[in-house]
Amino acid sequence: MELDVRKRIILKAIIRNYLETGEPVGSRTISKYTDLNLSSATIRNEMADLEEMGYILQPHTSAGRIPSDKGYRFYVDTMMEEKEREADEMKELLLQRQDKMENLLKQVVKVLAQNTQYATMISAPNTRRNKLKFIQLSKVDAAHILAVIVSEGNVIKNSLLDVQQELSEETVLKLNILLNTHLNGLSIEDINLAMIADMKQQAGIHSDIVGEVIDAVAEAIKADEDLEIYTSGTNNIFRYPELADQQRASELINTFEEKQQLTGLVQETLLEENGTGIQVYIGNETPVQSMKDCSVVTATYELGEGMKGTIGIIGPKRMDYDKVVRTLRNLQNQLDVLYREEDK
Amino acid sequence: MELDVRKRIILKAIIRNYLETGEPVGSRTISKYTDLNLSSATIRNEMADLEEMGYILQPHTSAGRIPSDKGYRFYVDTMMEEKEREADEMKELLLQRQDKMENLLKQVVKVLAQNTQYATMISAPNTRRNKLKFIQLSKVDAAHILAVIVSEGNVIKNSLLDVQQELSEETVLKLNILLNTHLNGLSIEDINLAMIADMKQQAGIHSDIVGEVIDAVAEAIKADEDLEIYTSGTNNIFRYPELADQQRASELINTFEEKQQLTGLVQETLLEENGTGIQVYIGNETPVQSMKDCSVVTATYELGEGMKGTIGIIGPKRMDYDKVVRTLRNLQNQLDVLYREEDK
DNA sequence: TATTAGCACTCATCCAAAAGGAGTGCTAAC
DNA sequence: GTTAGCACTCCTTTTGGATGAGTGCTAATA
Repeated sequence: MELDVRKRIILKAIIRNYLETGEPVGSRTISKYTDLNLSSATIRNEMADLEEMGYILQPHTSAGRIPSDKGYRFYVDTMMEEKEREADEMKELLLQRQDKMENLLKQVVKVLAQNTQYATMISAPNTRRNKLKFIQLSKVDAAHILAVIVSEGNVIKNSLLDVQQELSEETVLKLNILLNTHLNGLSIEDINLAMIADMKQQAGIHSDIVGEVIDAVAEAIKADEDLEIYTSGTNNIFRYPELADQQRASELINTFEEKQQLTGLVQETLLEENGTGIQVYIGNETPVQSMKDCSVVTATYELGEGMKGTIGIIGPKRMDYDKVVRTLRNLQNQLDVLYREEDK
Repeated sequence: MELDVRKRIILKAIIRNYLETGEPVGSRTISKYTDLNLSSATIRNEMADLEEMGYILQPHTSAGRIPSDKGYRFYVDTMMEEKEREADEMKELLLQRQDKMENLLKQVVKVLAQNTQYATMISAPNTRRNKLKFIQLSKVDAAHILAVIVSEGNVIKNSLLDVQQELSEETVLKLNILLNTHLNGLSIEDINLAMIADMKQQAGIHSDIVGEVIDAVAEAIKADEDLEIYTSGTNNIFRYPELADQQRASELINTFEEKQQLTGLVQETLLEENGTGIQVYIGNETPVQSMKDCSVVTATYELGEGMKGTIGIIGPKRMDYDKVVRTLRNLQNQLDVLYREEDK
C-alpha cells in the first residue's frame, strides 16, 4: 500500500492536532478539522490503513490515534522540505555580547530554553583543531608557575604548575619566549614529539618545566572538551505530562546533571553532517538512552573555521518541530554574526 | 505542662520511626517499639499531650502522628548535644586532590550527594577579604589585552580587555610593574580611590587601561561571588515521595538550576555563625522559599583565613540529621587538611 | 467502486457507595 | 497511674454502574 495524497493530508492533520493537544485524536475531529469533506467513517477506514502502515497507533482499543515514531519522522521530513522555501521572519533572540565564552554559552542555552519552553544544552566549541594564539608563564610564588594559554577565538585556560626549585624572573621570561616562538599559530595536532624534544633541549636544565607546560597545553585544549556542556530549562519537562512522571523525570534530570551523558549527542551530531547542520532525532533514534521518549533537535554552530559546537533542544515527541528548527537556524546565524564582530 | 523524661522518649521514638518510614506513626507502634512497657492507651494519652504542646501533629483525625517543625527542632537540638560527645568514626569521603578550585568544589558536592542521597550545593569560597597575589597583563593581539588575576589560595581569574589603540610590549611591561607594585597583597577593601588616582596619573596616557584593569580586578574578585555555586544530586528528591510531586519537584529543580536563588542560603549561613559552623533549618526556617517543605543543613568550610564557603544539604524534613551532620563535620575536617597540604 | 449512515462494541474515566483498616478518644475497671 | 475495651472517625481501596469518546464492521447509497 502506498501513501497517497489523501492519506498524507489525514496523517498531517492527525499529527498537527496531536502536537497541539497531546491527546489521541479521533476520526470525527479529523473529519471536521480538514476541508476534505469526508465523513468520519471514511476517515476511519483511512486511519486503519495508516495504522497498518505503521504511521499512527492506538494507545488502547477504543481510543483515537497518536503518531508513531515513523509518523513523526514523515512529518518532520516533509515539513522541513516545505519550510526550506519560506522566508525566515523569526524575531531575534536577545543575545548580548559576552567577553567570556563560558558566559556566552550559558546565555545562549538560557535564552533558548526561555524561547522554546523545552530543555536545552550546548557544548563548548571543539578546540582540537584550534590554533594556539599565545602562551604566558608567570611566576606566582616560589613554588608555583601560572601558565595562561590563549587560543583562537580568545578561549582562555589556566594551569597552575608546581615547580621543584624557584625560577628567576629572567628564566620565566626566557621560557616564555621559547614557548611562544615555537608554538604560536599551531594546533594541538601540529605539535609533534620532535618539536618538543627540540624545545626541551633549548630549555636546558628547565626542560622539565617545558614538559609540564606542553602537558598543560594539551590538557587545557583538549581535556574537558567533553565536559564543557551547559544546560538550561531542565524543569520545562514538567510542562509535558508524558515526560513528567517520576521515573522519566528523574532519569532525564540525572542526564542533564551528569553532563557527560550528553556527549553522545554531541559526537553523533558532529558526525552526521547534513547541509544545514540541523538534525532531528525522534524517540529511539536519539543516541542517549534516557531520552527515548523524547525528541531531540540538534544544531551545529560554528565560530570561525574549525570551532564547532553543538546545541540541543530536548522535548516531548510532540515538539513544535517547526518553531524549534526555525529558532535554531536563527541562532546559528546570530552566532555567526557575533563571531565576525568579535573578530573585527 | 513540661516535657518530662517519658514524653521525651516517646517523642524521640515517634520521630525516629517517622524518619525511617515516612508514614504517620500510631500509638501501638510506639508501645512495641520502645522498651517502656506501656500499653498503647497510655501512649495515646502522652501523645495527646505532646500534640497539645505542639511537638507532633495529626495529618487527619484518625491517623497516627508526625513530627511538627517544633518536634524536629527539639530532636535536632538534643541529638546534636548527645552526639557532640561521641567519637567520630565516620569513614572518609573519597576526596582526591584537585588543582583547580572549580573541580574540587564539583567533586565535593558530588561525593556528598552520593554519600547522603540528598541534594547538595556548595558555594565557592568568599574572596572578598582575599588578598591579591599577582596581576599579569599580556598582549594577546592588537586589540586585546589579557588580564590574569591571581589571589590568595591560588584562585585565578581572567579578563579580556579591548584596547582602542595598540600598546607596545614595553608599555604592557610597565603597566604590569605599576599594577603589581601598587596592588599586590591588598584585598579589595584596601583599594581606595586615592590609590587608583595615583596609579592613573603614573600611567599617563594609558590611564584608561589602568581603570579598566581595576574594574576587571573588582569584577574578577567580587562579581560572581554569588554565582559560583555548584549543585549535585538534584534528582535525589525523587527518592522522597513528600517532595516528588510535580509542583514541588519542579520548583526545587528550578531553584537548583537558577543558582542565584541559593545565595540567600549562603548569606544566611555565613552570618549566623555558631561554634561548629553547622546549622539546621527545618521547614519554614529556611531562607529559600521553595524549600519550605524541606530541611536544609548547612556548614561553613574554611580554606585558610578569610576564605569561607558554604555547603548545603537539602532533603525532606525527615532527613537523617544525625548522619548528615556527621558527614558535614567530617568534610569540614578533610577540607581543612586538604588546604594545609596545598599550602605546604 | 468509493462513500457513508448506522449500530454494536470496547475501554478509559468519573462517580458514588461499600468495605476494610488503622488509629484515636473516652470510659470504666484494675 | 495504667490499661482493656469499644465506639467512632476518616483515609484508602474496591466495586459497580453510568457516561462518552471512539472504533470496526456491515449494509445501503451515489
